[in-house]
Amino acid sequence: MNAMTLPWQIPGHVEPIDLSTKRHSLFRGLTTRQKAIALGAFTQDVYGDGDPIPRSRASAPHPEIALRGVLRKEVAEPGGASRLFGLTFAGEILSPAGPRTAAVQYIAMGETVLLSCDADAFAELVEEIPRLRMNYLEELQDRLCEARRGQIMLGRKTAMQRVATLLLSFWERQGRPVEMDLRLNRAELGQILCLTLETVSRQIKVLEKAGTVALPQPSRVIIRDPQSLLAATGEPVSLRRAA
Amino acid sequence: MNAMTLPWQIPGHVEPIDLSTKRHSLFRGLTTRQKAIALGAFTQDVYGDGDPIPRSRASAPHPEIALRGVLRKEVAEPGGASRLFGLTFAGEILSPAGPRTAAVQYIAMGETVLLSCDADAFAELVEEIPRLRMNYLEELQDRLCEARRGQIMLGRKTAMQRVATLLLSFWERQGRPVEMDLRLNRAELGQILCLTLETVSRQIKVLEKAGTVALPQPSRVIIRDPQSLLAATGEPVSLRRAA
DNA sequence: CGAGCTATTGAGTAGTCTCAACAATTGTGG
DNA sequence: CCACAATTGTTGAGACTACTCAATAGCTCG
Repeated sequence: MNAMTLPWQIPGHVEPIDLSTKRHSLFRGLTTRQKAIALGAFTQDVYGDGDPIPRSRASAPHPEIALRGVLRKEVAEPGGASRLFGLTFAGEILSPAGPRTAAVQYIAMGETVLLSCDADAFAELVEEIPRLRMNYLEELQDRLCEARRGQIMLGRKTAMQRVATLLLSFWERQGRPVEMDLRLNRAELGQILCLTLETVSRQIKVLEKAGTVALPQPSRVIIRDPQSLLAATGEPVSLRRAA
Repeated sequence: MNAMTLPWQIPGHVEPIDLSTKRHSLFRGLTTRQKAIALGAFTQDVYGDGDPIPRSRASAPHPEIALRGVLRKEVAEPGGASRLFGLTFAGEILSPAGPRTAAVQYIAMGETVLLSCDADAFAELVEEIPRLRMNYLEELQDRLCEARRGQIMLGRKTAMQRVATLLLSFWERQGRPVEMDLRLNRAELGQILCLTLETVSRQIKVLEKAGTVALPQPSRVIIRDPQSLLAATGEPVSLRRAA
């Protein structure tokens, strides 16, 4: 459905995975030795475009981290259809699978690498490294906060504010690239934002006409004026310096 | 701000706490002995109307369960004001406190009893009873699902559907009382639903005129036709039999 | 009783959706 | 290479929903 015409990452150019892994917030505060032990329990899996991520529903929650690529976060609708409700970018942790979250499914977009640890191994791991459990629980809290922010966004924001918030969020989470590939069409953006595709199109065009963003192609965005985009989100906080 | 004119529970009439505690889903699957050990680590605290629940932000997440009464779930707004975004009823677990969720605060409405366990004691407890950790993690997942449902509700539902969903949710979570006290005025309902108080008022009146609910007083609701209310929520699922 | 709060109701408005037409882009086959 | 179909994006007009502003009703408390 979403065959990429422009690859997200240039084939052959592979990020140094170890570096990004060791720096993941799940492993913060751990000694080098603890990190080595922890990473030993994790495995890397590669998925192709459109592959659903298999998730064990019976066992206890366990961490899964997107190392490279992008994942579609979809929820099963009552009608049987699935609805996109977010993306997971590289470096982000997946929401825990389990009996209660069975309706949520992750699907790889392009080549995607996942770092994961099965539930039993993780249980043993946290016995040895309590800090790891605390970090994991905090990651779960982050997911909760994220969901809550999303709630406020959909409930209280106008169409323009929602679109600006999404663009800024994608841009920040991808490391503020000069040119950003949305990887989604207007209808899919609309699903995430709970707007029609026409409204999404109109709002993006308004931002383009204002000079806030440039659109080399419909789904490729250059953030020309981050401050102005931030203002359009309706949030009073200031933009942090790039890390 | 919300002094109650009608008490939520008749003073003097106290629910048998042990029963409700032992049946809480956090303790499901535990042997009687394990339950006894677990409950030994928990303490009960009583709060009065308007009391904020003190929550340690530094330590790891730990369980807190509302045993009796109702809690306001509020989030600090950028402007300094706090916004109501939900209620926690008896039998429900509080979202974990922590550095990331510091903005969320719980405030007792009327006399409220909380069952809680400090982080260190809980860490020891789960060493002994692994099942307890799994249950706790699943409870956190439930909070996540709840937040996600809320997201869909605010994004995709009409004013009528939101009001119907809230009324049904409150009714179910309170054990389907014949007459239900909302404990909130129209403005507060509007905060939760991201609607104006006028819109909330209009939708409730529509439900009253349709005979779906009766309103002995503005904030006291009798669900006359649950099926009809369910239909008004816009959700296709059928009403489960009362437990 | 009147003050103060909450709820209801009405009228007009702004913002988003629906429906529709059309443009731009991509892919396919000759 | 072009013609054509299919998909995706843009733009416009009218309808509808919820908001804003305003007036009034109902209740509680001193």
